[in-house]
Amino acid sequence: MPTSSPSFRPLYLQITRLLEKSLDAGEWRPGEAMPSEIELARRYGVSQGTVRKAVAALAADNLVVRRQGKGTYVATHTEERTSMFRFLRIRRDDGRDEYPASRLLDVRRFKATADVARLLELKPGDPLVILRRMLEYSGDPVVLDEIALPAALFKGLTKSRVEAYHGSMYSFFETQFGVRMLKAQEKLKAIPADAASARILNVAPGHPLLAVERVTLTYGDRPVEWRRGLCATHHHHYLNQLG
Amino acid sequence: MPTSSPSFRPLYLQITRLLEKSLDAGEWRPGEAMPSEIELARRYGVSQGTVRKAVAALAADNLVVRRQGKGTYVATHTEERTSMFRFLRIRRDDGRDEYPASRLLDVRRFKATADVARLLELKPGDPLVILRRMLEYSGDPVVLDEIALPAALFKGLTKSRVEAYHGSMYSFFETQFGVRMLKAQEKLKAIPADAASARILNVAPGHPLLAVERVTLTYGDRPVEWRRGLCATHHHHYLNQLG
DNA sequence: CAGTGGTCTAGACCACATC
DNA sequence: ATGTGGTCTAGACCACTGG
Repeated sequence: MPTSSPSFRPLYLQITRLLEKSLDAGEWRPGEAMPSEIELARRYGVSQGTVRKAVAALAADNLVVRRQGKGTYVATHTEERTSMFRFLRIRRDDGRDEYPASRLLDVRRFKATADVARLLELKPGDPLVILRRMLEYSGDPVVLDEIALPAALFKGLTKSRVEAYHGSMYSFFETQFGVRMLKAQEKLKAIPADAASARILNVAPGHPLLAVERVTLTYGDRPVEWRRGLCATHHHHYLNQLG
Repeated sequence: MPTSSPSFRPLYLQITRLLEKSLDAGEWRPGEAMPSEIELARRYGVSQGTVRKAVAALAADNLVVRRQGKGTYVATHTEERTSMFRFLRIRRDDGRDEYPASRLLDVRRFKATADVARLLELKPGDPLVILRRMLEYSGDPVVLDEIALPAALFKGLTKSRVEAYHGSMYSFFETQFGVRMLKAQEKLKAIPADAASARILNVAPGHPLLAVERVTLTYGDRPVEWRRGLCATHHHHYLNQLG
């Protein structure tokens, strides 16, 4: 029975929140099946229909994937063939789907500047791990990424460990450090290439680049990654769907 | 009762499709209320719960807005205070919400080139109406838009008629021509400013601009607008939410 | 007050996957 | 055959809006 006001919150959303807490706590790991609807209904003492609405809300947020006949699975970055491009918006102009190769340039440690600290909800000076990497399409350099992570969440992240891993960056974070990237906010600008970036991206200094700044969130909207990509948009573009 | 296979389609989705057809045909106009769930249930001979799922699907696609206690309303671009920024992604860097002023430069007629014709599913040479306009934030020119429309759908569109209208462009299209913009696909690049655009946007020639190319769709995913915006991103950016 | 959409339940049945 | 999620129904009740 739902809590009768004030500030009414339906029962199914209360259960959504409980399930989200369990996901955050790691009660079921990414890729694993959650308990069936009937079992969850017993656990929370509600009808199967109410559990269904609760789980549907999780599925709508991509926290969970439902498979008819099989069960409900915790979403993962590891095997997502369908939504492989959910966090990768750069496409070829000719429309062909190409998944870029990632080449790691370096991994270093820094102290957070004031602005990055604010975006990651850290204190200025808190330790960061900074990765720099290239994304190459058909062997050509297209994106230069700088990725800042709170060192506290990514203990033991080294260059060789990244290079030993085969799969996407977010799959790496998820399996190796238990940090799940759920959503992100991006801000785009057009800026002139500085000398160093120009050299790496093989363009003239001052040439227009697409700058993509991203803050990535995990459960509870906690920010866990700051990223800036510089993209040479000669033969590629940033694709966005407005619903 | 749902059609029993093959290629199974649930009853509520069949009804969603019927409602969508009615919306397309203009059975209820934007801003108007649709019939109540109970009435729709009678009309289609299904339960209220099934109608509810059908309408929920429309609401998820932003075709319709549900208001508890009042009814279900056909979505409109005219009064959307909440989702005013659904099709306008340019924001101020300082985070303040500002709705830009629109200044119309000219309205002209052209014949469609091969590429625009393909994007708008027209034949090359079909007549187009082309609007050019500026978006100004706090009096400063920020975006230079070029908007191409199939002349067949926008008969009688003139400069003075646009200028006489108060409201957004899509509100204008909706109320004056019955063309409803529902979703869009955008491609972004960073390009150097050409001489003419540079002058209008008050930047140096060659300065990086954010180029935003948009194809906008109406019911049935029919393309009805092609648009290219050039954005000076000194104090503004393109904001995107990755779900 | 009556009418709307929103929640919750219980039960029947369907589609799909696996054994 | 069994278990999963997905659909559909019918009915009761709740929250909100407006006259």
